[in-house]
Amino acid sequence: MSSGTRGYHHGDLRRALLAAAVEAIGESGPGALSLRDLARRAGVSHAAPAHHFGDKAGLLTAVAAQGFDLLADALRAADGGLLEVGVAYVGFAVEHRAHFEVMFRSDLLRADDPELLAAQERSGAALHASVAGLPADRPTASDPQGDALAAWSIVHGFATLWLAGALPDEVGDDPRAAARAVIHRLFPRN
Amino acid sequence: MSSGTRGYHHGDLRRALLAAAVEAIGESGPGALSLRDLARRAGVSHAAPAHHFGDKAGLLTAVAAQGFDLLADALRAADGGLLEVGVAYVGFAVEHRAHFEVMFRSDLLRADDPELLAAQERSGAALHASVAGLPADRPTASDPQGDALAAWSIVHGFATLWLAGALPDEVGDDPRAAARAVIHRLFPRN
DNA sequence: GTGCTCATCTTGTCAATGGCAAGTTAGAGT
DNA sequence: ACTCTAACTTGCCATTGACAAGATGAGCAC
Repeated sequence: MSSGTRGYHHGDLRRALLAAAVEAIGESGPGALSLRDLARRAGVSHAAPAHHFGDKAGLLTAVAAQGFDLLADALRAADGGLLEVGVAYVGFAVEHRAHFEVMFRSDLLRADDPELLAAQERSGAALHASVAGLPADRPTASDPQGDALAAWSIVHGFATLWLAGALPDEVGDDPRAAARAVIHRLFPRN
Repeated sequence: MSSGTRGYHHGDLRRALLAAAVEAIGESGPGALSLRDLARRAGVSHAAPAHHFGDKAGLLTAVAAQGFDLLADALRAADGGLLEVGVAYVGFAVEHRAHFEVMFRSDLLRADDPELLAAQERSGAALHASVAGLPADRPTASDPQGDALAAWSIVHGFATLWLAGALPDEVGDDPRAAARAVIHRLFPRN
């Protein structure tokens, strides 16, 4: 079976279920996700997902790990300094909403999953690398970890509030532009 | 029935269910909340909660509204400038984790609920009042809305990451102190 | 090519849940 | 006393997550 879907063995069910999960989460959020609905979307029996992911937490953990990998890629691709990395963080959250909404829901995840931990470290490394690229004469140069924490907090908070629909209309409809203005307040000289 | 709990009419069931809901959310998160479990905790039948709150979204909306009221109180009580208001925001999130975890989960709430909207506005007003108290000679004085957005983003992000357990150990175990350091980076002169 | 083995997927089942419909109780007003 | 109505109960159904046991077929040794 090259890439078809017929037969007793699906051949690529794990990937198909992951894609279906991302789609379903995008429609109704992670809480409303149903393993049986995923099975229906993929055209398999209701117990097939459990074989590949164990249980619901296992599936969401796989989605989160994929999300952290995608985030690490997005942050690295935006290597134009901390400001642009921060903008990319917000852009990722908006464009990959389904992934992002799962990635920080520790109550739904298996926090000790090796793949998840590895992907989280890749993302963290991308963030810290951009902090290391800040000019050496900035006021807070003696505490790069503090810079990283502040930068992460402000972009994560902005992204979360944007996705929650909590921000007023005056912020506009361009999340990247609005995020750039906010981050610029934290690092005025970059 | 002055304040007892016996009898066919509970007398204070709505309040009891809200308290039970906050307790249950604190134990297992909002997603795992079960109306039937709440009914058991309160010693009533499984359909009693639906009478007072309609459905699960109605109950969580009531919890969120109560949370925004508590948050507005906490922000007003900390009237020592924007820095302390921000610290109070983080303190509220940590100390009232159950409420906070529901307040921004728009997928679980009835966003058009009048009580919820009123409570949200009370919180927003408290935040904006503290921005208005910033010194008039600061660099960004011409854009107080931008200041408010940046401040909200950074404290909300820090609180969310703290609750998610996403922050590294080096941040320490005192959320208020760590939050103060982070906020100070955004408003260095306050 | 025959038979073994095991990952993959299915069928069947159970307890728990959310939500709805219909019935019961008690308190408040007249 | 009578009625009205909010407060709560009982009963029910479809859906879900999880588990157990069975069926299938692809790869591999020989």
